[in-house]
Amino acid sequence: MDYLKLTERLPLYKSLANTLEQRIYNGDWPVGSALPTEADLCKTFQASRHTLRHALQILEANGLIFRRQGAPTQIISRKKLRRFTQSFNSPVDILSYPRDTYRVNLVEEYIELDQAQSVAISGPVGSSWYHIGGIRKRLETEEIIAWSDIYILPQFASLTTDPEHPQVMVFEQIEKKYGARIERAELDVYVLGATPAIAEHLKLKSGDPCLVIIRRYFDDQDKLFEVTMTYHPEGKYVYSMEFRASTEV
Amino acid sequence: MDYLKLTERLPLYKSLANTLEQRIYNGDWPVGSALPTEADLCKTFQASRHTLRHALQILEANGLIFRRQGAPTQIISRKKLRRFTQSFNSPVDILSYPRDTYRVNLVEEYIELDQAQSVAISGPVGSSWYHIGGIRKRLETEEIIAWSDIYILPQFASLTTDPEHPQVMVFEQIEKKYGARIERAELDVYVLGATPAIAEHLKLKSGDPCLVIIRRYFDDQDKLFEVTMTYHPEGKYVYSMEFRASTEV
DNA sequence: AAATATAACTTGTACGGATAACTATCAAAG
DNA sequence: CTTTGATAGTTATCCGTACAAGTTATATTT
Repeated sequence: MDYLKLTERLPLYKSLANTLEQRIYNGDWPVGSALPTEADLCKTFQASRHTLRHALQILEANGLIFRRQGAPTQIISRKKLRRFTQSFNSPVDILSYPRDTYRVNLVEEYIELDQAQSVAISGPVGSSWYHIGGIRKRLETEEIIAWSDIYILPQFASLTTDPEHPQVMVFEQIEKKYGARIERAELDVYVLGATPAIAEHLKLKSGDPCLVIIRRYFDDQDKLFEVTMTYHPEGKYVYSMEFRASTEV
Repeated sequence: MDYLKLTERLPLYKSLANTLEQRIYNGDWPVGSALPTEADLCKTFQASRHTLRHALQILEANGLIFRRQGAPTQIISRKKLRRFTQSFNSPVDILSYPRDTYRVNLVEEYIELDQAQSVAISGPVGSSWYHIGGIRKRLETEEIIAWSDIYILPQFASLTTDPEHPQVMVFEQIEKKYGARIERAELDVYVLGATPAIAEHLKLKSGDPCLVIIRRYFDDQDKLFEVTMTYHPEGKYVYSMEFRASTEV
């Protein structure tokens, strides 16, 4: 026996989530106030606790409510927050470079930040870092793409001895060897004239415009553990990204 | 009486998720193959189906498995994919500008893409767009920050008559008035010399380097509906972003 | 051989109940 | 006044069952 699929009706938990979302949006439960207890909501909407919690989980994922064991559920937003995500393995990365490039280290040294470096790196003046300076080339054509300065905490300095070091991103090595995971990353992009030293390596004239990208990596204690600055000659490089609106959970 | 919290032990569903994750990582179930059925896993791990499914949900959110009603669950990745997210309302936006700026439209016209525009916008040659050209100023200082070209589908042209138009991002207006939501966005950043026309508006010399940002907005049918190109004079603008590793569900 | 119906199997939805863990509140003790 | 302890209320975890809905392989029919 075939049943007609009348409305392609939503599952109860989704329908419930929509209803609750709408009620929150309407302001039936204002932001900052508490949602009724799960038991009350079950009675109100004639749903099992299990189904109700499934709906609440959706609201939580959408950033509408905040749940804490033992405490009433709080309304924290009237509107779904929209997240744009970039997955880590996508062809164009936030954090890394195209895979068909490699790095040649030309400078390795311990430094203490002076005033100017402090601003760029956003670490305190006088703090100690291990500095790796070098150029990045394209694998096949040997074309020079960029000059890069990498600053890492001194305790990570030993990783440059790793034979596969030039092929792998430094933050990946730090994550692998020391277990520090990136929790947050900052990215600044701007145009700057090349310094004489950098101009020489990039075969430019001093002052020629460069696309400068600064990346700052923070661990789960929000401690800055790596900063990279890269200088791309005009026209040699396009920094591309793609974002997707994240689908609901 | 206080009990010592010996192991701060994980809930079963989390512990189960970790175990399964590890097994997948080890290759016990290779990528492309099917996970055992839920019933089997329940027996193997002595857990209720409910708990097991909670664990599977975590694996799914982490991009390790793919589930389809009726069909066996597939292993699609050996490693957790890490997502970096930027929430839509964060102070530094992927998609929009600082709020303390406004736009002054200087050009409004219907155009058909020529070869060069086609490449930049990545729309087909000859396709019709509505073009809004203008400068962006800082609210307080009246400082000119950028030249911007906005290309939108012709059917959206009427929104420029909206009185609050200059203060609001165009894509927000499109979303609000026409219901088209951004599902995907592309971002390209590079350095380019200013064209004579743009140089004049930005009070530069022709050829002076600019930070150029192209944004392409796609709707849920992956149809391109807005493209913006902005030219920032050297040193006037830093494009900043912040990403966070998304917490597991 | 190809198309169709059937059946077996698997995941999705929904219900119910029980206990654990956590929070907030209030009363009693210091 | 501050601290401690007990208690009630709330959410989190975990178990069980049943049926619906989708997929796949098999059997049947054309």
